[in-house]
Amino acid sequence: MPPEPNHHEDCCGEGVAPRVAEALARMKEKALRITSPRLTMLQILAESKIPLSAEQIHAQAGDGNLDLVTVYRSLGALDEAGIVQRHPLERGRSLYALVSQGHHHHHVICRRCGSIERLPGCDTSRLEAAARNKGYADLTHIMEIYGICPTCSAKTHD
Amino acid sequence: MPPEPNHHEDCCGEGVAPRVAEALARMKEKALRITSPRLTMLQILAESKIPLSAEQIHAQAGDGNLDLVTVYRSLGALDEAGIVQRHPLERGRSLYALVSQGHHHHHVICRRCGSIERLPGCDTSRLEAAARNKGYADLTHIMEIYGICPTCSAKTHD
DNA sequence: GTCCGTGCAAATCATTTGCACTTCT
DNA sequence: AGAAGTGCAAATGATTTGCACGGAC
Repeated sequence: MPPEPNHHEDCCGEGVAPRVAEALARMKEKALRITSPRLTMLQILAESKIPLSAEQIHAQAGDGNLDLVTVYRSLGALDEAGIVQRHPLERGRSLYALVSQGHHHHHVICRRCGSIERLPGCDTSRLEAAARNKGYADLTHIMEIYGICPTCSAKTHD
Repeated sequence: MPPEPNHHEDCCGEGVAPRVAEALARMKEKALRITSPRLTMLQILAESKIPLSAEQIHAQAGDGNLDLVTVYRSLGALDEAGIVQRHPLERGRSLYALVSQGHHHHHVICRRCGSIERLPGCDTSRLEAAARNKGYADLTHIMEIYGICPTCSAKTHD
């Protein structure tokens, strides 16, 4: 069974509406059009609070309301604009999450069940500074911590 | 043109032989069999010093010497054993690198040309500690910094 | 001798692309 | 009007799996 991240534990503690509003504002800045499929996606991403796969977004929109291809294309556009962040994981899958400025953080992902929890803060500034020193510009990063969650540890002993 | 990481700048400063030897020792510990395809792969990984894709390993082995599927399967086994580390990137591709214990570090990857450079050290201890506090065990992490390298910045202005 | 690893062919699966149509702005 | 976004069908491409054979221990 491929791990599917779908737990809804609280992960980030912010309102949904302001997160959507922030994303919309940044879309206008970047001259990205506000369309109904995109509004749906933003709403879903803002509600979820944890990274979601394109499939999950598509599913949560209710089948038939939103083409999977559109999800991918919009996520691509939003990713390029820095409005969502893509988290590539193993087996070619990716998760996507809204980027709330000033609330950057990372997650622990359970290797077995795929559950996700938020971790506070981010320690990459030193590494990013090093990269900048080497002349790299427009820096972003991905970072995921993997482990076995307490629930899974309890179930079976490896 | 899909970015292909293939620059051979020096990235880590260690001998090839000891790195292979270390990997072999750890394979014995884990009861993984030492075979000629695997020796070839270890040699290539140790020489390269920067993460490589399965395709690149296959190509460097010289076609016909090493089946691509074998490369994938061996990388999978070595990854599970913690002997190589898999770095998932965008577009479903992954790079693989030997894990030299005590020499853990990360890389900057150019989004445009795919070139890779080493960055010193790793700052994840605080985040891993936080994860451990939440009850997660057997922690690992992936982390990549992306940017536009100086060469690419010079070429075209976005 | 066993069991793990290999090679070949064929299958998956997430993601991407082509093209004609619709909708923001 | 005109460009950007959408939906559907079909293509891609990295990675995986089934199966019979060969080699490591």
